[in-house]
Order: sequence, then C-alpha cells, then structure tokens
Amino acid sequence: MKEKPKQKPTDAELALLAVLWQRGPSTVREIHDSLGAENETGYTTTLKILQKMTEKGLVRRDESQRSHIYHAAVAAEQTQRQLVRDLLRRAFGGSPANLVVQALASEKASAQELADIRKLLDELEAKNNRKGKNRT
Amino acid sequence: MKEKPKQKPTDAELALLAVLWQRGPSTVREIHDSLGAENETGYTTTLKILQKMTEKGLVRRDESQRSHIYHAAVAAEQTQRQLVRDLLRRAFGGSPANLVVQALASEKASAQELADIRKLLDELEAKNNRKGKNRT
DNA sequence: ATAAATCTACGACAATTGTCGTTGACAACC
DNA sequence: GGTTGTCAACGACAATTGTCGTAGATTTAT
Repeated sequence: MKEKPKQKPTDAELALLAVLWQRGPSTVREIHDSLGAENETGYTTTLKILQKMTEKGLVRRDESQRSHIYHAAVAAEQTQRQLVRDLLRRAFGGSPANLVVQALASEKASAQELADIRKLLDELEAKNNRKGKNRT
Repeated sequence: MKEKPKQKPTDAELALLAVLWQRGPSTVREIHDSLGAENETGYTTTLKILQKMTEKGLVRRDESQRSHIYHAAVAAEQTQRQLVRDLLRRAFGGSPANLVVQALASEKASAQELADIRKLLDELEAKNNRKGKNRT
C-alpha cells in the first residue's frame, strides 16, 4: 500500500515548502534565512516545524552531514492542486469558473499570463470536443 | 474608523458561511441541517462556531426571535477573493496563471464554464490594451 | 398546568499550531 | 587544548480550534 499523506500543510509549513520548491534541498539555516526579513520567528521555530514536517512525510532529510539537508517530499504541482481543489469545494461550490474569476481579479495578470491561460483553454476545449462529441 | 475583519475564516467557519451564502439568513437549526448527512457534528458545535463567528464579525444575528437568525456579514465575493489571494501568494508565488492551470485541472470544467472564462479573458485583455498601450 | 421539546449560554476538554529556551554534542578557531 | 560558535533534540507554553455536556429559559403539546 502506498502511504496517502493527504494532510493539508499548515500556513507555516507551506511557507517552508515554498522555499524548498524554489531553492531545492537546503539546510535549516538556509531555509530560515530565505524566509525574508519580515519573518520574525527564531531559528528553532523553523527547525521544529521542519521536524514535524518530517514526521508527517512532507519533507525528507539527509542526516549524513551534521547540518541536515531537507528536501521536499511532495511535489509543488500536486500540493498546489490539492489546495486548489480544497478551496474550490469549500468556498466556491466546486465551480472552477468562479475561482478563476477571483484569481484573475485578485492580482494583476500580465499579458503573457493571459496568453498562457488562453492557450490552456484552447487545449481543454479541444480535448472536450474530441471526447465529448459536443453534446449539450 | 471602519473595522477591518481581515481574519481568514477557518475551515469550519467557511462551511457555515457557505450555507449562509446559499440559503440566506437562517437559524442555527436550519444551518445545521443544511450541513448534509456527512456531517457528524452535533447541534451545539454548530451553535458555538456561529457564536464565535459573531464575535469575529463574520456573521451578524437577529435576536428578536427566540431562535436567533444569522446572516453573513461578509460578502461571498470578497471572502473568496481574499482566500484566493492568500493562496496565490503563499503557494503559487503570486502567479495567477499557475493557479488557474491547477484550478482547471482539478475539476472538470464544463464547456459552458470554459466559455465563461474565455469571455473574462477577452475583457481583461481588452482592458490591458486600452490601458497599457500594449508594451512588452 | 405539567411534561416534553427546543434553544441559547457557559464552560470543559483534547488536539493542533506556532513559538521559544535550554541542553548536550560537535566543529572551528586561536 | 581551551574557547567560542553552530546544530539537532527535547520539552514547555499559550493560543486556537473543533468538539460536547449540561444547565437554565422558553415555547409547544398534552
């Protein structure tokens, strides 16, 4: 059986995951320092959260060096998808369109991003037509 | 001064808000019964959470009847937008395109919804061109 | 008018989360 | 070789969250 580590990461955990996704495998020190100046919390806090995440299976670590090296055990895409699906169900009644509207309204999307989304839309509609035989 | 109730609703709170958004003003009993069969929690749990939400300013209540009538004090759109913005910043590095990709991949979007999104896209691009003088 | 049902209010409680302080081990430096 | 700095581990702690049980008031039914 495959373990299903389907627990949503908390806010603090997600922040650390984001750093790992961006930097790749890192020491606690590196992660902590990457958290930016607005982060007020101490080093041991970061360490403790990383340890919890290890227990939960969100990260793995290499202990062969004195400074353990942590790396993400969950893929960014998969975690993101899970979070989006969750939000979709809980706050948007499962309607992707509503969520997309809010997403595009929330932050300025660049022209490039809008073009990317349009391309994605084309692909999805093409797939729909192929499969669904354009029934109403 | 206007109160800034900018606290994110918790999962349980969001579930109750969703009911209120859908049903309109309701009594605790109505809200609790609307929670569906998969909800195992007792009546007093729902009541307690509603009371907390009242303190936080997420809902308001009319106490003129014995059965108090609760109604949402925050608009669905605004709350949704806040949640999306939050997720965007924390998990997607602020890139709306990535989030939209996951949203559309997570749940099957109907042809109608895809068309809606396409229309939204058209509007946004039109606005961009008008304002931004199509610079790269 | 009594009994039964319903409703709010008030804690109580365990679990989780985020926060550190301290300690003991190890490494680096002089 | 002694001092200073860095690190993981552990436990403590307050705050939050979700969960009820019970008590007291009031409405409804008998």
